[in-house]
Amino acid sequence: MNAPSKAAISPTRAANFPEWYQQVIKAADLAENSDVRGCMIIKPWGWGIWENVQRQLDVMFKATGHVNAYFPLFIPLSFLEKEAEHVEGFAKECAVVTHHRLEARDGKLVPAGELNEPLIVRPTSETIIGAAYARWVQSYRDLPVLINQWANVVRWEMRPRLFLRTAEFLWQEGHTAHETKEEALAETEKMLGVYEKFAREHLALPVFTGEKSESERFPGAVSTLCIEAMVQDRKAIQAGTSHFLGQNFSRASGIQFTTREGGQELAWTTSWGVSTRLIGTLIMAHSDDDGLVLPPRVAPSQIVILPVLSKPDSRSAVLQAAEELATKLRTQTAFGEPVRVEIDQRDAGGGVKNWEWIKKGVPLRVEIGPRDIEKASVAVSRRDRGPKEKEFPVQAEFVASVGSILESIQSGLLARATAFRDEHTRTLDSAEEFRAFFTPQNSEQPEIHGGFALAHWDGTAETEEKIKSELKVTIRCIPRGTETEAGVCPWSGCPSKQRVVFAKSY
RNA sequence: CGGGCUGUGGCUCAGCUUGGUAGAGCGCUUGAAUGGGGUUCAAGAGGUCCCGGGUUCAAAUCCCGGCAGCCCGACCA
Repeated sequence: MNAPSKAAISPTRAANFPEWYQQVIKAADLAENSDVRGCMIIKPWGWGIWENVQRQLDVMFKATGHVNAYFPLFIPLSFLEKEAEHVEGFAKECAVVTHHRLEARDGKLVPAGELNEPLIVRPTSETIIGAAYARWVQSYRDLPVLINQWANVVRWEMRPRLFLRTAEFLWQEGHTAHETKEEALAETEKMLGVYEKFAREHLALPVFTGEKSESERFPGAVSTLCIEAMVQDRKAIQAGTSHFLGQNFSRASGIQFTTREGGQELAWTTSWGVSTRLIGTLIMAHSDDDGLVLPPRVAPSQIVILPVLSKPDSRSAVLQAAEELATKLRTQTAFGEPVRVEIDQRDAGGGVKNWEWIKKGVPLRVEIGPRDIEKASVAVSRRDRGPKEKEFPVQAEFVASVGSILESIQSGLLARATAFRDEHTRTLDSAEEFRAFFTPQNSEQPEIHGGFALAHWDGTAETEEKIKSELKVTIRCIPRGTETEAGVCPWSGCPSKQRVVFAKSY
């Protein structure tokens, strides 16, 4: 059957974006829902992406002077109470451990051995890390403390979605303590820069950076910086945050040090994190109606070799040629790392296997069969082009150029995502334009609409709330620095210091 | 925590209105064919019809009570 127009994923993005997202994950075999509501099983292909994210980010953290450590999963309930705003932000979604033993009763296991003080499963670790820092930091000579941890956290979400919002998720959380406010602020900026660079260069995601408004700020932070990406339904997604915590958590945890002058002062702290949500962002930003599209830099395998095993008599020669090709490709580098190659030797139909790899988003598919061996060529398909498009380079030339091909796919994805974002980012000056931009044409079955709006805002929570309740549009970030342009808030008529980024969000 | 819907082989679901031998597609196993592509044919395995109670000669089907899940709201650094 040739049905070139048939998409591998049903429904398509245009037909039903949320359902398309779920089907892409399923078709690419990234993850699935588990027996525990809200908790996901990350399958090998999905985990492979996370391993690359982890490894590559970890290098960047080390390069900026950070070291890794590990803090406990459980936090005494009383710790959470120490920072008032923090309590308000997290109490509603905490999992609580109240017992430490099970006893058999009437054939069922029931909790026994109640704890003196309940423990919460960490929703974030500021409080327990703060308590440790309070012991570790005595003098200005002990500062700065620059520690990161890779961990899981639990936030009991009411409406989970694979990778985007799950009850348990994986992340990294950096926690630093500094002698001065300026130094802590600089740290917050520096790590935001790391996230921006990682998103752009590794995930091929162009992001807006800026500061959160008060209503979107991390509970307990003085200020929250963020990176915001646009995905293909034109919604915004917060992909990473970096918080300046001032002395709030130092005060709560008692992180106090002797200054150079001999006085006592509270340390200035920061925290910053990205999570498995990055994978959800990646999926929604780059994938198409044939399934996942992976930036080569984070693809678990960058190349899959598909031996054409159609004729029994050529089978062993083809397999051997595939092995030799893989070995040659592995001597090549892309992005400064050895190229990652796997061979799919499964005894299944060639077409079936080919489509599986399209759906898994592997950047390059290389077929090698009897005819290729004769001609010393290979058949190469790129995931950023049509599923039927093939090129037939001479094998040696392909091997020599594979690094630059992968790099061009990577930069192509970034260019495409950037063009998409720019196309759907508007500068708006009136409430009418704003409403039109964010209101779907068909209210019965809302189509993909809107995007990012750069508009003036009077800086008040009231205006922000008004827009949110009317249009479900929120301020994603307040860009800093560069060409700020004063104007008038279209909602209140009050003066505005600068334009901010509005969007519907995940 | 409110409103709606659904629980039937591994998966997606039909059957329920009007009670009478447990079904389909996909997947799986085996065999054959096919072979630069999203396969075809044949045979086979696999089910406490969510749980408990009731009505009945007889319940997947009707009634009552649980439990679980999904969707829409509310909530969501």
